[in-house]
Amino acid sequence: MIDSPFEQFEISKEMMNSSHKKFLQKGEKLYEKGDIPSGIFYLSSGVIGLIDLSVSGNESLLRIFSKDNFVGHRSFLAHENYHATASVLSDSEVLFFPCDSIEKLISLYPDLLLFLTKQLARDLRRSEERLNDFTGKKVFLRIAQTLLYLKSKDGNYLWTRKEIGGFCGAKTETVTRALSFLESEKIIKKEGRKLIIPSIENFLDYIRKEELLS
Amino acid sequence: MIDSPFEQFEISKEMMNSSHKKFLQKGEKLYEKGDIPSGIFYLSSGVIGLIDLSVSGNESLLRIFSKDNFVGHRSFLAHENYHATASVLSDSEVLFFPCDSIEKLISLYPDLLLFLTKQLARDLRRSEERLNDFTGKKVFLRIAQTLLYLKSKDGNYLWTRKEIGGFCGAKTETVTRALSFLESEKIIKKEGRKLIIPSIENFLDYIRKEELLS
DNA sequence: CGAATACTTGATCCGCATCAAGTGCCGTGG
DNA sequence: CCACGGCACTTGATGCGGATCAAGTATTCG
Repeated sequence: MIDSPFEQFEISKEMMNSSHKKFLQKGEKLYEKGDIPSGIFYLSSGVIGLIDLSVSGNESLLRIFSKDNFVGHRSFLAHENYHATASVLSDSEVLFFPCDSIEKLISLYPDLLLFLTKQLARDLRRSEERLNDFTGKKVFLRIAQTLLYLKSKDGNYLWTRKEIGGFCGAKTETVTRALSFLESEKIIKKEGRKLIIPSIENFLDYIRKEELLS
Repeated sequence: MIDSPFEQFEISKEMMNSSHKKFLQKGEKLYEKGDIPSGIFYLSSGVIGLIDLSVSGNESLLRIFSKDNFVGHRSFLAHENYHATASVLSDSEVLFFPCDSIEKLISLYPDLLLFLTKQLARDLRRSEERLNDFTGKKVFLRIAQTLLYLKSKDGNYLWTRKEIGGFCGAKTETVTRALSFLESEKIIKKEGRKLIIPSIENFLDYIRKEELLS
């Protein structure tokens, strides 16, 4: 038991009824750091980034949400205010579940809480793996891995150098250099602003090889 | 609702009955990276560190567990193998709850799952805040903050330079330098191997001041 | 078309790691 | 009891990875 059958949680018709739909445009904020949660969101389409600024004005991309991800559940379940800002990266369609309906849904569908808990548990692992990478891996490797990860979250979205860097702790110039290098090694291709990975296998082989000699 | 009344989960007599006690000595491992969870642990006394090594042999201290913390719940709830090693930092007394009893307990006491979820949610915030600090804050500031945090987890344990550094991405030499500097500024005192913060207020003021001019 | 934003490339700088050579400090066994 | 081996810590000298600065070009959008 304690095994939610879903990797992606199915939003049933009944659940839909206790939510309402919102459309958000690139650049808008779903919520801002410090705000008090009034419910949780479910992203039907689009890309949303969880962003925080450091004292020195550095912009970190903490987490990425794409199609069929819940958003804002961490703060809700922690009973905390938002610790970062959810910024819309590409036009999005979002379902909003106010606190009382999400509470009702959780008691109605026990698997929902298990699902959200599992998400948190996995996000915690990913975050801690990144923490480990920040001190143990060079930027170039982190950038390559990040590119792969972001592509897996949304393969069509045009990830910018700034976003890639924000996710793995690199400046845009550094990302540019890394990507140009990867292109010169024939590991990726650039078509206009689109980044293409011709062969994931080659890409992974390259990363593994680089990891050994670091 | 969805507000667990406990900050620390009370292990009742009945719960105790479905666990068994283990004693572990400094240096032993509660579990190792890659192992399959067979239950979760509850730390009655002692200090345990969640540790991971990078490819380059770098040792990161991902999370710290002290008295009355659950340990190993993340992997259990994520249905994943352990992503890092739980290493005993000081002699510990641990309660072990095998999978089947923890599952029984969760269905018996619904607040238990809510409590664990809340822990995960808060640990995720802390991890993401650290991620942000790694790129946005200088080592000296990270070291000072880490000292404060580790002291809050266990004020008596003699935290080593290596542990402080492992938590915030610094080498032991750098930690030594930072601590010596803080001592010269009268923000901390050293008595043998023990680090003393004479006034938390002064310490916080100092950190805030430093943050502004970074 | 012009303005704003994304990207590129080279030159320089500096924070922290790395290397090196110590000094305590503690536990263990003869 | 002291000798010793080992680990934690200290301090200085040096090096390098990636940030920063600067000066562009390309691309998108109103």
